[in-house]
Amino acid sequence: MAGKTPVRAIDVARTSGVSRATVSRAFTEGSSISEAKLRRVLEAADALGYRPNAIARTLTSRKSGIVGIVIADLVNPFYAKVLETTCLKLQERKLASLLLSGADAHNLDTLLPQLLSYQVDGVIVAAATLSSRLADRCAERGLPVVQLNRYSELDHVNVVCCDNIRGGRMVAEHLLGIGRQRMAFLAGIENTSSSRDREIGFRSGLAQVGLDLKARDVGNYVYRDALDATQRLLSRKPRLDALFCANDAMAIAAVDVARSLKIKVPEELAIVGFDNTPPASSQAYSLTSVDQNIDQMVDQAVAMIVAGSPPTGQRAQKIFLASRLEVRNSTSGGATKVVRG
Amino acid sequence: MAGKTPVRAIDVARTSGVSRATVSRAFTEGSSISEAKLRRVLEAADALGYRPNAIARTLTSRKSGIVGIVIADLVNPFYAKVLETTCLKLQERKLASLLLSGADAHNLDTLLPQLLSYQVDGVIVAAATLSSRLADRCAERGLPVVQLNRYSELDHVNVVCCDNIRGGRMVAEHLLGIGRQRMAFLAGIENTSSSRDREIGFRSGLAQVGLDLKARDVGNYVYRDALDATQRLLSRKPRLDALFCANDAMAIAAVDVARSLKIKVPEELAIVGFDNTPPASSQAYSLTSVDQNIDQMVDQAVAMIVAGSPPTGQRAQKIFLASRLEVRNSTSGGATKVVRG
DNA sequence: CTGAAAGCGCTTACAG
DNA sequence: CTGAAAGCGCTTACAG
Repeated sequence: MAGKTPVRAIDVARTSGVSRATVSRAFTEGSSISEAKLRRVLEAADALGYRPNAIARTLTSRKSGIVGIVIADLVNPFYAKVLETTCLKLQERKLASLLLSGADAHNLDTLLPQLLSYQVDGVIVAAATLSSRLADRCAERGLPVVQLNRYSELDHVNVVCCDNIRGGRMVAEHLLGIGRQRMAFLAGIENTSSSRDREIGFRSGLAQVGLDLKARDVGNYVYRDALDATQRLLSRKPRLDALFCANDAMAIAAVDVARSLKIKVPEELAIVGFDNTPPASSQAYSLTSVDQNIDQMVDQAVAMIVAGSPPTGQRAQKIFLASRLEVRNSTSGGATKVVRG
Repeated sequence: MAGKTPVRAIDVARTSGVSRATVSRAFTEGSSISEAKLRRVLEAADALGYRPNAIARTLTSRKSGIVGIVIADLVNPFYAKVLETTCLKLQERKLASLLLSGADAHNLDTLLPQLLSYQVDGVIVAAATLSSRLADRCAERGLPVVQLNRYSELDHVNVVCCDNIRGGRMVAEHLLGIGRQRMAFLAGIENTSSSRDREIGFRSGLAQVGLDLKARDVGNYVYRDALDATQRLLSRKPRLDALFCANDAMAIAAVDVARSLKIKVPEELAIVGFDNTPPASSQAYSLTSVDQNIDQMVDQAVAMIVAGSPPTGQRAQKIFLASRLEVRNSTSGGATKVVRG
């Protein structure tokens, strides 16, 4: 219960015989303070176990050092990795991560204001899509916002995104290269820019050689829905010979369905996923998949947050990163090779 | 850049013709305020777009509404799920989650104080182990701490843990039940209570029928190390007929190695994992695994945080939860069945 | 470089 | 139920 009265700046000031202002300076990077006093203050602080109260500091300095992270689905290993990387890179810069999970368009309206009430210095939104009203609210406050892995038209929303169109086209070219002709696309959640652009790129790749998609279905980015969708796709006659799924979870479902139908992968059906998550590299699936380079994505996002909100009237940055096709057994019988795009 | 001056309580007070104190009361659950004023304040607040500044509130009320979550490894789907569940359950109670990722014993000493400087109301530590010095620091402040999925002897650290000994014993009984005799254990990280207790339970289950472990090795809870360890274990003569791995990632490695050695699973080698993560239920692995009931674990942990630190001199709670064996094809050729323990 | 003073935006006894 | 006042622990112009 208790809770001893914590040590405050004034205590350190008294012990080291300086003013509170000087104690504050000792804990502020790059503020003017003499070597001697700095040392004295730090010693006293250490002896007393003093750490500046970040909350009080926030109130006066108007910088919380907290970045809000909004993430839709942590069960997807891609987003788990994104979160871990983001959190780590923020920690490196001594920034803290306030997490909002399970965010969909619906509840974000009530959840985000709570996040903002903690005076976050910026918001990184992965997977969920910010409404324009919410984005405006952030812009009004001069709060930098970056949308990760979802494109947004909104003027003051920064975007870091994989070039999904190019990624889709790369997949088409790879499948054409191994002689496939009758191809289908398994969409993620309709109306997400990621699924849409992957499809656009895929189709355009096929169009280059005069081919069209033979079929398409929707798996909502999740295993269960993809199971049903693949079942439908694979029962078509004549048989498909390649299937591009908008993420790995769905591609894994596709492999499972193919196996249960005794369709040989890759001989009779080539399967490609997206995100190159750990399950894709597992021996039992060995899935060809498009890799997004999470590290680079997050680096950009963090840099945008640190850079702050763009000056009024100026448009936020939209960055598209190249992806890489990791070729595995689900499209090629043999050894692993990599195609850069 | 800009950032309009945000609306403060005083603005709402003026607009609605009341004092700042009354505005504050309007936003404080269960404080005495008349219906009429409540309505008037809320209307004005809505019109002006006012939200109380949680940082300022923290400074005066000494409750931040923030819970610190320390997690070692988000790439492990078990912990990703733990984090998501925790965050969601905290949100339900209007509590925020401040995340510390990639925490090991080493860097926790520097990272946790940063977390504490944000005046968190409690700390949930998953997977990493708190040093006794750190735990004391929290106790001094009257800060409730709960250690998830790792046992801790420390007096003022709450614990929510799966009954790993019982879990290990359950696995032994299951394997004995399907006629296995030559069994090995693949440990996680040595010196973690989880790996140690799973092994103790497993051994004690075998001991009940006079059997002993034929071999053991260490996989550090990760796929790569488990690959090598399993390779060693499976090259032994006479052959093992069952392998219990302290988590799923290692069990999956074991399946991969067995397959590459053309050892039939489960006919020649039964394999059991722990945590019942999504990959375990995938068709290609169909792994028998011990399920920990994350929901229940997190419920308990959150309840402990909300209850606050135990009165001085009193020992914190240590809760052990029952687990459940999910039987799949890696130990039984046929259909899925469940054993409660 | 250093200190005294004001102030960040709220809540909380204290009176009434 | 309501308001005036003090104060939470810090930082930041302002002088010196």
